Amino acid sequence: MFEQRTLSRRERERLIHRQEILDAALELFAQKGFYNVTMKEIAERAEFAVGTLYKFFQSKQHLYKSLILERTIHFHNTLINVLDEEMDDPLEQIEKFIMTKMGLLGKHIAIIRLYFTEIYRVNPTIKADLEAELTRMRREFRTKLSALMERAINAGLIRRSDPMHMAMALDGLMKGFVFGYLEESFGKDPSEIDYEKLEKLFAEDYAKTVREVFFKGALASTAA
Amino acid sequence: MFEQRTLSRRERERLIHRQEILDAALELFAQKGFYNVTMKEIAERAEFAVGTLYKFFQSKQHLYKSLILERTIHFHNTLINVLDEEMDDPLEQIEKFIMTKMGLLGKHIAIIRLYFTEIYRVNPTIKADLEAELTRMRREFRTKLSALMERAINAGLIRRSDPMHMAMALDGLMKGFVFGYLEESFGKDPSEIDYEKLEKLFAEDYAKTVREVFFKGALASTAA
Amino acid sequence: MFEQRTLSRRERERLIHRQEILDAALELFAQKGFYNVTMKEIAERAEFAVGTLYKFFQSKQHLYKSLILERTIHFHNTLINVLDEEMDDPLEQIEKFIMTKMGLLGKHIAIIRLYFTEIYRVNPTIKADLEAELTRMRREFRTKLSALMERAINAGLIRRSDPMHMAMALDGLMKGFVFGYLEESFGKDPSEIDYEKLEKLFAEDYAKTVREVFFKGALASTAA
Amino acid sequence: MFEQRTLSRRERERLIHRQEILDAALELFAQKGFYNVTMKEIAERAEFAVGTLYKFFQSKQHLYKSLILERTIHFHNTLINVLDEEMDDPLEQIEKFIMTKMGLLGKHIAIIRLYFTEIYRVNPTIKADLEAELTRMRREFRTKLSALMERAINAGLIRRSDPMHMAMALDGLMKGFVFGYLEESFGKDPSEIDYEKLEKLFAEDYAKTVREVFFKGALASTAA
DNA sequence: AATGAATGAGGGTTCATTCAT
DNA sequence: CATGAATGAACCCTCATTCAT
Repeated sequence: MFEQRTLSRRERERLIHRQEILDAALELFAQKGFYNVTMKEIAERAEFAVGTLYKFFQSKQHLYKSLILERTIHFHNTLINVLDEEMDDPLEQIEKFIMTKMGLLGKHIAIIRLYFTEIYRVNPTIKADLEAELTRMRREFRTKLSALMERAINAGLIRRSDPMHMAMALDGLMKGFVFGYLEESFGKDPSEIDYEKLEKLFAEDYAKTVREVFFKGALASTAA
Repeated sequence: MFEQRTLSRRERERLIHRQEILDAALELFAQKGFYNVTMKEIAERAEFAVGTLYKFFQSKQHLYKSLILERTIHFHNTLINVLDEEMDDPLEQIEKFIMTKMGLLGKHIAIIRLYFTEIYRVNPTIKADLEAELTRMRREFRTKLSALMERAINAGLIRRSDPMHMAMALDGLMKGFVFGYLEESFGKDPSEIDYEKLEKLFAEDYAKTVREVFFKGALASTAA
Repeated sequence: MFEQRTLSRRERERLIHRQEILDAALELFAQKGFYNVTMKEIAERAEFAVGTLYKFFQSKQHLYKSLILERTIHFHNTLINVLDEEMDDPLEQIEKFIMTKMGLLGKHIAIIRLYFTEIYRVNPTIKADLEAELTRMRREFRTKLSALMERAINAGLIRRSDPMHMAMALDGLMKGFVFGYLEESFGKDPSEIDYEKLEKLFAEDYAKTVREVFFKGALASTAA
Repeated sequence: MFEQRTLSRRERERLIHRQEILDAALELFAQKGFYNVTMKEIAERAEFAVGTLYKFFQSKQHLYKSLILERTIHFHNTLINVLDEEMDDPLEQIEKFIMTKMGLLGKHIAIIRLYFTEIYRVNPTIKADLEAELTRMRREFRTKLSALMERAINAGLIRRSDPMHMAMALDGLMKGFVFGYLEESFGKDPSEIDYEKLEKLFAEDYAKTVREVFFKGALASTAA
């Protein structure tokens, strides 16, 4: 009966190995980009032979797809959980959303950079698959963030405005910090990046600015 | 200015051919990414032979570097011109800056996407070269936008705050719309994109939201 | 003969398993050729794991060698038995030989095709082994068929001629039908071949033509 | 006007190079089989770089297809020319056909062996293409040889019989000698084969036996 | 004996770059 | 300058074989 829940040793090991490969791939892809990483390199970092990679993933592109998808889903679910919470105060929920997302962004810069380095001319089936899934997630996200804005507007907490535009503005503001950071980091040696500091930067400094600008705007008069 | 006259026909033609190659390369790179475009393809679209490309650019990477750099410089100069103008009203200048940048973003999505699809493991010399130049421009830009913010703060037009943070917030807000758009466009066939509509979208709708949110913020109370 | 009794259950099972592997291999090799069949495929069809195949055969090439050899020996022995029979009428014996061989050919097209799709660059030892054995059999076969022809010639039943040439002609005539058939079947999906019909075709129609042409020739005058 | 007939130097060189590649490939394939020859080997023997091979042929399989097809067409056309001649004496024409085919067989053993070493699991489009062409040729050949037999039968020169069976018997008899030879040659080192002697063997000895057996049959009585 | 995950050498193919014309 | 055929290093992927369980 409960064997269904309990994976066999074999199966458990397989999953661990799969994760090890994905972890190695993420590090390398994020550092050097999809086309500058060889399967051999991934294998070496994951401490397997090339052939083993192909036991887990049909091709380099499938590996990439799995990587993007699995990490994105985690990211997505965390945010959707916040948006799905039933909180009485929409502003508080928006704040929580900001804090959560900024925390994630600072922690997962690697996968975000990867996410924006699409592989065109990818096997069409893979691309379609990946896109379908991502589109579904983006739509859900947009809808729910927009709904939260609408709740805030209807509660008179946020200015009358198109809730979707507000959602885009808030999300764009946060994304903007990520790309500002990525731009800055182009020149840096990836091994020199202080990930702890980075996380803190996003979770504290950047998050604070996002909240202030988003809520209060920049004008002095509005602060009055 | 007047150097144009001193160019011989030969030299003028050379420059035109160079531009044709860069234009062809930009279209292809933006559509398919650096690694999915071959020198042969670029040559064909530019209506030259492969060998000819190498008369103008040492390597594919040098071509890419020139492309990024020249387009970025144009982009950069346009914005710097706005920031360098001596206007009496800082808010008006910020507004002009927003309108100008949003106009540029909508018009040059291709090169922006390319700019963020870096080529790592690029020949180190090239990378260093490119980075040095880009860093110089970014620094200049940040400094000048920050200075504008400071002028606005000192004039009591914008809330007391770190001018650099304000600069990052404004710029991030605009960048955020670009990446929101890019994310949306992943699934689309590049040939189906309506560039006129896109330009208008950025110059009008998105620009409006940027201005509203940046200046007034989202809170209902602040609008009072 | 009686060794069969002395085999332990273990040993008997081993032999059965070995046969199952060889059967699976023959089907696959005949269908797709040596280089298009993987050990994994053979293992799956034989319902064993890959590792098990290596308990029975040192390598893929050894497996192939065993397959060719064992099947060829069966084929060979059947024909030799006919040639070794002590029959009074050489013509009758030739007829029996034709019928037997045509029956075998129609029944074992698969192994024949395989036999002609040699693996060159095979491990030299294997090749030498296989060749030595095959050469021995071919020599025995040729000698005995030739002897039969000689008996027929000496009995005045067959035209004075080189017995070896007559042997080659008869055997060639039969082989010719096989390759005529193989040529025809290239375009066909192997799963669509009607093996029963094929067997009948060889045993009846083709065999009849072989007998007529071999014995009587084509000329009208000779039939008179 | 006549430029159409006159190939440019470039084009002429291209054709020569193409032929050199096909020649190198034939030698190697015939010696070692499709799967035991690497593109690198072919390139080396043809004195080109691997990349160059791909300028002429899309893939190894396309190269193989071109090889088979072009050589087969030559072979085919030579025979069809004989069958299409308008000769008064059908028997004379059959004799000429035998001599021509035996001459070709002895001269082109390599391509024949290759022709029977099909590549299954070949790209389906290639296979279909190749098969369609081969089937068309086989059909034409069979029809024309059969028609010749019919003419001979109607002229009372050959026994009343199914012309198609007679055609198959004659062709099979000749093919049989080829496979008899191939079987014999398995064990030999390909470099040791005396091609001149081989050609003579087919054109003289074997051809003589074919004619005798096919026309007169083996029976002593028929020779009377 | 049986299993099947792991190995890694080897082959097909691509494409940036060169160079003779 | 312009051309494009030729080059060959490098990469993705396959699959025969091994070995710990």
